Amino acid sequence: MRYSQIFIPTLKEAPADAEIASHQYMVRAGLIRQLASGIYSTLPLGLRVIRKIENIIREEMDRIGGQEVFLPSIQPSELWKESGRWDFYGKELLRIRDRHDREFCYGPTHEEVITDLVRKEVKSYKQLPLTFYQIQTKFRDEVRPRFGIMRGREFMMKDAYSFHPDEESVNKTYDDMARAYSNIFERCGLEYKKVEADTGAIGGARSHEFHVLADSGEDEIGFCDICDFASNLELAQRRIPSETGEAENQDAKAIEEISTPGKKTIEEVTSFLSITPQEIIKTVIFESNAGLVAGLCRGDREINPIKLKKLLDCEWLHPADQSKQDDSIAYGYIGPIGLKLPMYADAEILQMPQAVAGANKTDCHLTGIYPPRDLSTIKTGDICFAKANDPCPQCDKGTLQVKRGVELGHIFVLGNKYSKSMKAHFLDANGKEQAMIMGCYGIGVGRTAAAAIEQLHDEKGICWPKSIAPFQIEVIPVNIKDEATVTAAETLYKTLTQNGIETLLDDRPERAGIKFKDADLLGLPIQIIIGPKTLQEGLVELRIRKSGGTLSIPLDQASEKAQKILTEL
RNA sequence: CGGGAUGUAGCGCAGCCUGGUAGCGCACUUCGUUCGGGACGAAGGGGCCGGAAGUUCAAAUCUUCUCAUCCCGACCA
Repeated sequence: MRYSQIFIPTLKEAPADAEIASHQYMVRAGLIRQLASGIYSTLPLGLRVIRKIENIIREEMDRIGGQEVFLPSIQPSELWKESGRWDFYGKELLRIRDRHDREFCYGPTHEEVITDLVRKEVKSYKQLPLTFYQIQTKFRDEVRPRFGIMRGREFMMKDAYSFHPDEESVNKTYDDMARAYSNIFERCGLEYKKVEADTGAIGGARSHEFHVLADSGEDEIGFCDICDFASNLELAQRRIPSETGEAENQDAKAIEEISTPGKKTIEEVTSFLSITPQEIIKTVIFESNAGLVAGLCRGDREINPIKLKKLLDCEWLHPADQSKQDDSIAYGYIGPIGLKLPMYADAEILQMPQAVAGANKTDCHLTGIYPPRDLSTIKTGDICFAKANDPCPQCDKGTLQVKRGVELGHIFVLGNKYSKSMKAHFLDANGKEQAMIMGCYGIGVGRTAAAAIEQLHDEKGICWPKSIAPFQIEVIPVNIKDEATVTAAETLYKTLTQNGIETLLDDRPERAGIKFKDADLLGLPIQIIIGPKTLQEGLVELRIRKSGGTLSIPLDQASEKAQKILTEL
């Protein structure tokens, strides 16, 4: 492709509303342009990257027996009412009406549509299992779109759905899918992590996310520095302290009330009493469908509502709104002794040899609490977030590292949630009617491109991995007024193109500096620079974008050499 | 949905406090010189200052409302 024939509007300066590197470079390198909040146009160069990723995904999906389909993005409300999600999904679901005033939505996901398709066509176990996938635009009316294409409202997604007669079958496809995902991200040249994930409201049995580690990521990933344990921090298990026994304290003192006027926060109390947060029991009030409850943990910990909810086994739970609660709760001075609420404690507190806690009385705290003695009746469990340097919950030796990650893929075993509510039934070998078992699997395609930039860039621009680079090689004639330069560049361009190398020839009548800056910004893996000076000696310059390394090679070997280096990249 | 900020030429910004009819850099057009890391000179083109209402002789500037965009948080199959 000639630069003069492809629209690549590069920008010298980053737009003011782009915060993170990938967003800035996607705009600056002319890959995308914004239309509205969270809605972007993809330009020719950007589309080439998207297509590359799509094709890798297609190959890997096809390899595990996935069949590509293309489902409607506009979906009738009836299906969503049937699955129960018309009400449940909330404002994220963009609802629209047609001229007959019939309700539709713009699909944020396609469980309903695919389940409807399969239930109509599949009646027998002999037709199962089935795996369908599609690559298509989704719309989710996010409250707060951000980071450009990273978290858009309209976005390109590969979604796949599988249907099975039994657990064994779904688990096999799930494992295949997990391997396919690893292959995909590997082939995209990304450093990724497969992590345990929350099944969320979907409530399936198994779920993993695929994350690319990047500081701008929105999730926190905890992983062991020794074994292969990796988990989204929102659910990462901890090594439960109670397993290692309760704290012993022969000299346990009696509980004593002390005056702590105005000292409400952990910070204020620790500095006032000259103690550490590890010596404080923090008490947090939550509101749930079972009423108000209190969660207890060590002062340096944060309670994880998801874990607490599981321990309570309740429907919903969230931190109580302090402003609207009654005066019987002394906020800032809450503690487990004498609190008239159901209490749940993190098991770690039983390891505290002595503790300070609120006295449930304004301006007072209690000291000398010995949890194994004073709080033994409280139900305990793992209700806190794991954090960096916690012992690994899987192996004996490792400690937890925490890094931020961008979620590129998510796979679920769905079970029969949709097949049941939407009556996707089949007859098994015994002639018995059963609900199909389902799995669903997603990859954010545009987000993968953004994450690649996030992971592979420098101060000059993008450094594409060759597999998803819009072109592999950029040929740069330094001065197009020099006939020999142009001839050499044209010849090399033709040779490379004929050999199937996607090559961009910068044939613009621009000065060398501009071409170099743009080339670095676009980030094609290899640049071949042709100029009059070196050409006199029959040489051209080959530059590897990522390392910045250059080497002089004879013009007549340039094509061959470049192809060789490309395969080694 | 709560908090914060910003809307002035394609992009980045100044002007606003202290009202007097819009400016800088880059980009763009033409000509000349230059030509291996975002050249130089000269001459140009482009903006109802996000929108509406109000105050005023006069509004980019003051007031009110509204819309949009971004950031932080809550939320997130």
